[in-house]
Amino acid sequence: METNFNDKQIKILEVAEVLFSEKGFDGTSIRDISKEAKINIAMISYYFGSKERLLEDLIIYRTSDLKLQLDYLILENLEPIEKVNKLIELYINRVNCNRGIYRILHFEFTSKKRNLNHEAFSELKKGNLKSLEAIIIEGQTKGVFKKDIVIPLITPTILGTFFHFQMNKPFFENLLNLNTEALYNNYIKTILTKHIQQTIKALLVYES
Amino acid sequence: METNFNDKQIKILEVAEVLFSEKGFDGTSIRDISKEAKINIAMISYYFGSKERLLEDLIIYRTSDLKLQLDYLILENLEPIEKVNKLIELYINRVNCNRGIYRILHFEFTSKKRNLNHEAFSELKKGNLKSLEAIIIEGQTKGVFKKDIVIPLITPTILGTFFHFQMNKPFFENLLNLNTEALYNNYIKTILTKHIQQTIKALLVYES
DNA sequence: AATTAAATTAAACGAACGTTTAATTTAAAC
DNA sequence: GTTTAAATTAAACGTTCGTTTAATTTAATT
Repeated sequence: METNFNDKQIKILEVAEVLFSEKGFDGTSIRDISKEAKINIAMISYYFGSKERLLEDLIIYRTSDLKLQLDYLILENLEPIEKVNKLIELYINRVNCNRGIYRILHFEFTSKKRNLNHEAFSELKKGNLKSLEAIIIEGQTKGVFKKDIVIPLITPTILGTFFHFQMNKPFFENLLNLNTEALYNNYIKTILTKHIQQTIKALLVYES
Repeated sequence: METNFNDKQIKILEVAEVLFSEKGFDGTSIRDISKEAKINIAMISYYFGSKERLLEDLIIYRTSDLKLQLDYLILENLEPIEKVNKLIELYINRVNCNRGIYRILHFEFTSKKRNLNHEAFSELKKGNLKSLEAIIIEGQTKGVFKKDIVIPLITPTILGTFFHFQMNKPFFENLLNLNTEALYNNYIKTILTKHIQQTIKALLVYES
């Protein structure tokens, strides 16, 4: 799979990322993209073949650099709980910095209309889960984490909390008086991240 | 706001619910809807005026019966933690039984293309948050819940976990061998719900 | 039975869609 | 400088979109 795009192609990809994420795949026309990118409509078919393949290329373009920083984390000399905290921070930061593409993945991968290559993305998720599992089991072996934990449900709690917050952005902006983008981002970086860390820690160590 | 629809209108609404939720608003044509509902295309404009208003009516139709069972819960004579557990069960059940409409809300309310009436839905969410707050504060007053909890972030954790699981249905079906719809639903009802209850309880009572 | 209103239909509307064509410009190779 | 390939363009393609029209059928009212 080729990932070397020229300037024009990158421009198209970046505009598509913004528009797809804002208005959805079906809600964005290639005329919208070409106008915003100041590139002739025909260039999109010329470079990518079709709108659907543009989306596929976009996903590859944005997830190929997302190579696992997780594996480094596992090998670090840290307490299990510290590793989990770092993992959460890493997750939130990754997803928050690449909102556009994650929003698209979130929406378009779920649509029954799209028949994208689910396999590749599924493998990515499985790999991430394996890394998380390694950290949890290490903590259990060391006796700091309790035993009866459903590991595959931890990621939904971490990412789900973030996504749900993100999806209801206008609501929370209003509720929490996060009037500026900076305030909003800061809230994610500090309070939301801490909330998730606190939640997961409690789940992992609290004996009922 | 009128909520009395005749049989034909209800048929249209129910078909629209399924299709919007499966293929998105922009991904569904009114021809799709009319064909599936076996009703002439013109009837949709005739009854609802436009496709956009059909969506608005659909949301009203499905959320008007969603009147707060929460308020009953608050008044019940239960321990705070039991109330929280029941609230989670109620939330998951509600959202799980009305997947279609919640999926639509989730997707279309977030789209910058839609300019739906956010205000009404925002008020609904604020009301729900107030109910949750009442329960948490009661628990804190009774000394069973700890003090430093960011209450507005509890709902994202509850619903976010569920939604993220739901959004990645094919992945988890495969991972957890939930081959049939019954097995999948049962997993939500038992293990996923318990995971969320366990998580929130730990968050509320665990002192670090 | 005649009148009136509501429900339903097939057909057509103009606009927007993704894509292709064929001509032209730009750049590279020789 | 000529040739050749790549990049770029405006225009047109055929389809599908949401919506409207105008005619017809059904049902209710008098």
